[in-house]
Amino acid sequence: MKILIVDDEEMIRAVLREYVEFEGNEAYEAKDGMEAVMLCKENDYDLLLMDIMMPRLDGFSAVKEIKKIKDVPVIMLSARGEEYDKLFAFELGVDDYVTKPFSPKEVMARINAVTKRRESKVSASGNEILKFEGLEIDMAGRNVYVDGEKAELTPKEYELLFYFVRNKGIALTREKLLYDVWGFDFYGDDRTVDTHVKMLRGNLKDYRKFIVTLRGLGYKFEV
Amino acid sequence: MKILIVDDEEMIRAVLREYVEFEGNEAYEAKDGMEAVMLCKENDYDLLLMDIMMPRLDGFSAVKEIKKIKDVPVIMLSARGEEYDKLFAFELGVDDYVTKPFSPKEVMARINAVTKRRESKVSASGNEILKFEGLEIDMAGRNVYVDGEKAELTPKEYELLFYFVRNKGIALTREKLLYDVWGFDFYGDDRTVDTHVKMLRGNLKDYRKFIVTLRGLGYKFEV
DNA sequence: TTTCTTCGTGAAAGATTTGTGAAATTTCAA
DNA sequence: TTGAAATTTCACAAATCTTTCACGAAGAAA
Repeated sequence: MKILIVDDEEMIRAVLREYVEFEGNEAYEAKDGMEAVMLCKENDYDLLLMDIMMPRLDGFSAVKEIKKIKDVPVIMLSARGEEYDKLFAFELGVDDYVTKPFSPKEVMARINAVTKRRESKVSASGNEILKFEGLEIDMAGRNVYVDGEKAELTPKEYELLFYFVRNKGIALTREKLLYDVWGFDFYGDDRTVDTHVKMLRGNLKDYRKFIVTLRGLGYKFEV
Repeated sequence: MKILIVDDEEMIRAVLREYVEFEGNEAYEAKDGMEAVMLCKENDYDLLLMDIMMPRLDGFSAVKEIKKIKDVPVIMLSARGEEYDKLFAFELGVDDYVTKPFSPKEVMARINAVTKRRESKVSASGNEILKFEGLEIDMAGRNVYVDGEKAELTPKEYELLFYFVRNKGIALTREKLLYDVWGFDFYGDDRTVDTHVKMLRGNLKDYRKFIVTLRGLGYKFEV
């Protein structure tokens, strides 16, 4: 991940760079908004860490300029008490704020949150596409792609997968799956779930790994 | 919440103690950085209110020492006009600043903000994580981490651990454990519990200490 | 100290649970 | 009605977990 740090104080940049690089990202620096805009014209960054008060061109104006050319996630850095127009920022597409003085952990948490959120893609028809490595899921369009190739799932397999994804990271018992995916009026065997999981896994190829068996309990979807 | 107040002026400590206790927290005091470091080695606090200028060992150096051993939230207290290196503080992981003279409201607001921020840790998938030192438990996702590493538990071990945690601090007889974790229809040996506790302890590594044997009674989970 | 009880632990038998292929059944549209 | 596709059930092997048991250690009581 390429991250551009924009702040007029050299020490702040240095510290941020340290944390950014510690997490395995590439850090780039700009001294003010003007420099940031120019760098963004030339290069693609995955995230901007942008101070608000800076000489030459302030953070908001810089973001406004940059957003005209590219859509890039932004986290604003603001000094405590510094007044800013939240609504304006929202319209600009600012993803988050961090107030100085900030703790390293906090900044890194925000960065991770923003970049994760941005991993989402949009389909040709405008539906949101959830992406988990090479597994792309377009719930509204009822499409699933495995390494770019469309996976042909049966109705139950779609529903099961979508339910898993909606409940990502949560342990699901067979009973809960049957109740929520099959319906309250299903009176069949528990193990029906297993068979569908088996078939779904088969269709997900390498990404079968996301459906984790929880012995004695059921399954969960976990990235 | 246990809060350690570190300041060389007795009056300041007294005032802070009053605020802290008013909100239902436990207040502890240290006269200088040296004392704070020693106290932190012995005890666990949920928050430090740390003055910067103090005899023997200043606030920053104290925080630096303490952070080597434990990760604890810190709010620095600085006299107005007192110069300090914000960046150094940032790297130390200081959570916030309060400038003297402070208003009660302000201090309490900061304390609440910091503790709230620290309180609820969430997993990558957004589940709440309970943390007991280096033992992290994500019940919804059925994940347990020991010093950051995932512990692979068997079904009964998960259930037993989760039951212990839900009944933290409560003495549990083998009978109660069998009834609630194994089920009312279990008619086996009492000592089955012992074997599972043994295996669970083995998986919890250093944190086996949380599962305390109550001779003649049973077990309890205690931090 | 000696005796008695309780607890920790390793090992092994016994019991469950899951993955899977295949057969049986149901659904749905032509 | 027919037939293909989808769903469900079933059975078996493999993997994994649970329970019991026996012995020694640690504590409590005499």
